[in-house]
Amino acid sequence: MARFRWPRYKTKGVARTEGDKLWYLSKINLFVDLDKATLRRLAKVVPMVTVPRGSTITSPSDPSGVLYLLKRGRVRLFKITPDGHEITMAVLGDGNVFGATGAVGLGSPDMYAQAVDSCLVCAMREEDISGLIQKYPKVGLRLIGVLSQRVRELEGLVESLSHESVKGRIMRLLLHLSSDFGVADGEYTRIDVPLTHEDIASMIGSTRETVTATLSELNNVGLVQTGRRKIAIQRAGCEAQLADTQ
DNA sequence: TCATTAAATTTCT
DNA sequence: AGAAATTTAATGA
Repeated sequence: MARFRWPRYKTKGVARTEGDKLWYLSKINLFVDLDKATLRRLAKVVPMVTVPRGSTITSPSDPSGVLYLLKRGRVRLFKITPDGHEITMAVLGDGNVFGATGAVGLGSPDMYAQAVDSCLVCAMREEDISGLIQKYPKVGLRLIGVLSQRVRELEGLVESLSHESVKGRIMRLLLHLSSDFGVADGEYTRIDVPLTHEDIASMIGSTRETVTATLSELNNVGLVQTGRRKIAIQRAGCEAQLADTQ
């Protein structure tokens, strides 16, 4: 898939006007406490681009120290193991942040970030963020909020991976994804992220075939509905199932 | 229970 | 048609 280069896009994909950019910046959760004038100043120095679906936003070869702010879209964070296997660490949605492995930010330098769909992304240098935090402590608190959430998710994942069956891990993953990206649809919640069985396997430490088999098993008992790159989950049912098979 | 291997089949572009 | 995604089946740890 085409490699996306930051921040070389000049003409294509940039926010159309400064006004647009201002509006988008104000919608970034991190910045909701900032006043208009500060936002305007930020808009001048913060590049913002639309990233085409499937392209890589950062890879380990990129210089670290850049914090990316995801305004709109889905981003998948993953690592590649020595034997060439991808491990998906997280799928992020609107308002989340990634990159930067120093004082702020979460994750390690050997991480890849790939746009799952067309994304709108801002990039800020780490030193700019820390400057901003010193001046506006509320920005720091927002950032802590975002990062804390991520830590909680990862803790849950570790726990799940270490003692649950594949079926349990899949249900837990789907519950988690549906609370982030779910769209209510009758008694089911559609997960609004195009995921292959391979993707799911890489998130729960299993294999494509096992995921296929488990999903169709869950499909048969009505706990999920599956289609090509489409999954809907019956949340209540899965929660109940996870609760009593402990 | 689940990874692995192999192969067939379906669905997308 | 060709590629990608999904499914099925057999085997062994």
